[in-house]
Amino acid sequence: MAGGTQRTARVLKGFRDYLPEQMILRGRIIRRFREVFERHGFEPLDTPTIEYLEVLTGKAGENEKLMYRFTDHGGREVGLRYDLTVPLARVVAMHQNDLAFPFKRYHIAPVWRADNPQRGRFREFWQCDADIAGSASMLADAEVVAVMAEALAAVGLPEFTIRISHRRLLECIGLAAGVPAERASSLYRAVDKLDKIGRDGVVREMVAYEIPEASARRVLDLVAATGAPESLLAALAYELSEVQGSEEALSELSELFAALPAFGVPEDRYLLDLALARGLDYYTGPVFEATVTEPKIGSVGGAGRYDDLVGGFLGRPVPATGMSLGLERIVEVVQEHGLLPADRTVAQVAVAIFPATVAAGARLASEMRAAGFNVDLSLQPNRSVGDQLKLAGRQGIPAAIIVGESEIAEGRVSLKDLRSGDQETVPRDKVAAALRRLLPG
RNA sequence: GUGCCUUUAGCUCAAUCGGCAGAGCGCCUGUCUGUGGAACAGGAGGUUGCGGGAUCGUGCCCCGCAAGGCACCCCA
Repeated sequence: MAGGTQRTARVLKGFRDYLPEQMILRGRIIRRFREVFERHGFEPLDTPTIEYLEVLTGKAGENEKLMYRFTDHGGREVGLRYDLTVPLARVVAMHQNDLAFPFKRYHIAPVWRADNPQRGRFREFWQCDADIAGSASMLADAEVVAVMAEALAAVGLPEFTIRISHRRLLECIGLAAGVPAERASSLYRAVDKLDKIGRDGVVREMVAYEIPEASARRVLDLVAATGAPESLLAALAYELSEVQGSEEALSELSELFAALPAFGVPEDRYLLDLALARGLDYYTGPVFEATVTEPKIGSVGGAGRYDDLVGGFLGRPVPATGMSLGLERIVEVVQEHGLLPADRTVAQVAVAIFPATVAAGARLASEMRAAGFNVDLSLQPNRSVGDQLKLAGRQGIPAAIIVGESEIAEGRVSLKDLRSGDQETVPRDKVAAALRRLLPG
């Protein structure tokens, strides 16, 4: 240190550095998600990380307390985006004349929440969203579910379930059971914990929110039923026949479930689960959540229809639906099960050189790069070849080329497989072909 | 924002009742000026998370802070 007080190197709670091995894995996952999104015709989008606070607030409900907010240098009240859905609504409202509707976009980017960290939960984390704005059709919701299932399958998740519910249907169930409409959000929150705290726990929680116990039990009877979606919905149609709006919610779900098979979503990947409510206040219709059981990190993705969000900016309603995958949680699952290769380096071949072969080695490295390989040319010709190979092996580089004087003299180089230790000498003009044989993929 | 647990070498951990901070692995050097991983020999590496207090004396006791984890809240 050149004078002065030494600073402490540290990062904020819930924020992390991503070292190369981590970045390589994250990049692989993101690439696969992007491929699925684009295969479905979703267009890329990015937005500022900071927005006017007014843009961000008002629709996240209680979650606003987790929002990073501050006053910028110009005295503006601003916040770090809390999700990618609200910025999308803002974009749709601002750029409606530049977009063709239904507008399908994907957005892979970091968001910030001042939550308490634990496994798979950070203050800065990445969401991978795919949304459709400008379509009220259940076909849009079906495609969102299909994209979600395909994306999770694309990174090899062995077991996941997409639970499907409906916000307004849940509200109707509440009304039928005698839960006042203004208690709806308490109802959502309590019911959502069914699998966690059990029936009695949910009843206790609802009673605590001034919902009559009899109503609470009635809600649970209707919500906890399991079985084929068609028969469950039919049963509910009977129970809710008096409740205004239930017919529409029920028919939306029927349409959705009817469409899913045609969209190629495997039957064992989704189920109707009316106990699913989801916390975000802006959902207005079908809601989805993807969960895994190992490791125990709960949901890896959430989704739903939010028909009023764009209207909050535009004054006229624009229906929209979409889904969001949590990159960090999916990374946890991928690592836990070893679903994708965990390479420590992007380099495919190391070039070891001697003081007398620096130029020849550099030239060969250039040629190999032009041939499409990721090449790590040694910068230490004075170190022994042993050291150079050792370093390459430790970095996890699978192959090495040794450019020595004797080989060069006869127009050859040595090619070594650093994993097996096998080595051969190959003519200079055959190196690329030999490398291609050696390297995986 | 709340409660509980944890924090000792790069990593995993040990250290009796409060009494000289250690091991394994890893790392570096050498055996070895052109072939890594092995073996052998040697070596470096510590403000015991940070700050304060009590004590003749603390890694160990007390207080505060920070970070990580678990649970709550909420959520990806």
